[in-house]
Amino acid sequence: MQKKDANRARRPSLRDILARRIETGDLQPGSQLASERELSEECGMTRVTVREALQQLETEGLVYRMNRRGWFVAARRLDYDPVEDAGFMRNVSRQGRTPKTETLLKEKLQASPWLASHLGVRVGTAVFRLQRRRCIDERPVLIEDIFLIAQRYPGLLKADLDGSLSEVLAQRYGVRTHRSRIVLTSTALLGPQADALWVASGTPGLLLTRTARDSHGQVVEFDQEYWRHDVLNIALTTSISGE
Amino acid sequence: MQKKDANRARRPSLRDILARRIETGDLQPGSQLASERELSEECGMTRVTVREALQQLETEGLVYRMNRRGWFVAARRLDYDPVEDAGFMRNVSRQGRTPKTETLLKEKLQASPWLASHLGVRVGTAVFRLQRRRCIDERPVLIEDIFLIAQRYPGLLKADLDGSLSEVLAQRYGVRTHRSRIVLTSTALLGPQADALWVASGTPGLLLTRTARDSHGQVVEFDQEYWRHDVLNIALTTSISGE
DNA sequence: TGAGAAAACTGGTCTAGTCCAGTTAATACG
DNA sequence: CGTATTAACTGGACTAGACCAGTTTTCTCA
Repeated sequence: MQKKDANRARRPSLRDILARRIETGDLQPGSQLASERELSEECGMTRVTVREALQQLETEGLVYRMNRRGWFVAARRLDYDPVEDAGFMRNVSRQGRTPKTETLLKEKLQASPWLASHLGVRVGTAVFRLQRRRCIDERPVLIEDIFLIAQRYPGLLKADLDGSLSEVLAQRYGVRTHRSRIVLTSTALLGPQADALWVASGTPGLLLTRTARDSHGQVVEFDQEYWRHDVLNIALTTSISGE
Repeated sequence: MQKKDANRARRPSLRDILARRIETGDLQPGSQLASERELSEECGMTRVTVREALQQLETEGLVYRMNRRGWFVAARRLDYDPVEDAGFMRNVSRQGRTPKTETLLKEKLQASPWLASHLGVRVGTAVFRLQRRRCIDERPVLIEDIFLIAQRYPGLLKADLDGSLSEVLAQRYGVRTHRSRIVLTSTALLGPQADALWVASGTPGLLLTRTARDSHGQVVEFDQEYWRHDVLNIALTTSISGE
């Protein structure tokens, strides 16, 4: 460990070393980094110091962790336009990536006060809940938690729910989204959502909440999407007409 | 430190204790938490453990740090609609908060290849750069880095630039935004932006990049907004017409 | 009473471990 | 050869410091 010299030259931090290796392509997207213990030895630093560097790179979105499995170089971010909302499978595919969907849960429950207020129904109303995990290139990146008013969609839980839900709603029930309210929050992934994404509780995430309404103003669905934060850019085109 | 009992009951984590106190209003938004050393003593934990709990709360957006000044309870998140784009001052005020703007920098420079490509001009073209810090309730929350083609706005740097830039552009130069491309990225605040926000490099942030064009498709301005990530929800209303 | 210096305070960064808990790979056995 | 068990590996979480660097408060002195 060299002392600071008169020119304030410093040994590059581990953050900088790894960032450089990612930038130059020495470390490829999706590849696993050496383990914390290996980096610790190679760099002559303690594991705590290595972890701090990795966690900073995680916050920056350059690397991601998988709980007890290792650290990985993040891939190029996907563009996601919540206004256009092309659907996960299509959006991922057309950006040259491989999407996959698994339905984790489908159940019928009774609306809590919180859920009732989001769906515009009475507390206790029957509600379907779907939970899906979305993967890009085999990496779990998104948990969707979808709530639908059961009365509107009889037999829904028997349908194939791995594909496009909006298509099922349109074709089986003639229900189409006309207007949506979307709220995006930068937060941490916790509890069941973190577990379902194979990450430690507290990993950085993005929560996207959507309330979709039909042309009569009735709620079509209420969704919460829990994204790993390094995976995407939210990309919008806005147009101001006459205002 | 009690052992786990047969029912897996656990002493609540510091994260949970602090989150509960925030939730119940025991810790008020904007108030400073006890120092790391105090919490360490009170809870009988090391500072490393306290820091981890605080950093998780930071990722969740419940608390925020100021470099070498302490940890604070985050206020309720602001709703920010990048489509509507009401302007910082107005948007903050109408949500019952106190905005402030400081111009940090105004200069004329020559477009680098990167900047040239974002402004749709040749490398080396004269460009104005403005940098402003925005505060909510005296807390620095946003650094705006704004680039404008100098030739379009003669004398701009002499104008009052603490107020609404779009108004200055409209009234002095007859330039109005017609369409914008917006890209939002969850990342870390680094270097000069972190410093200008009084936070340590690596603090969680949101980068919002905007390319605004007039009705002829010419670039009106190119901005980068560096936000503290706990401050806002991005809130949008979308409308699907006929598609 | 105001300015400058010193002290106390705050977070930032690092060392050196230990133990826990889930995952993956290797080994043993039927 | 497949299944179950064991070992190795991985990150997660914690202890106990030390030292650095910027901020704020207190003290001193003119």
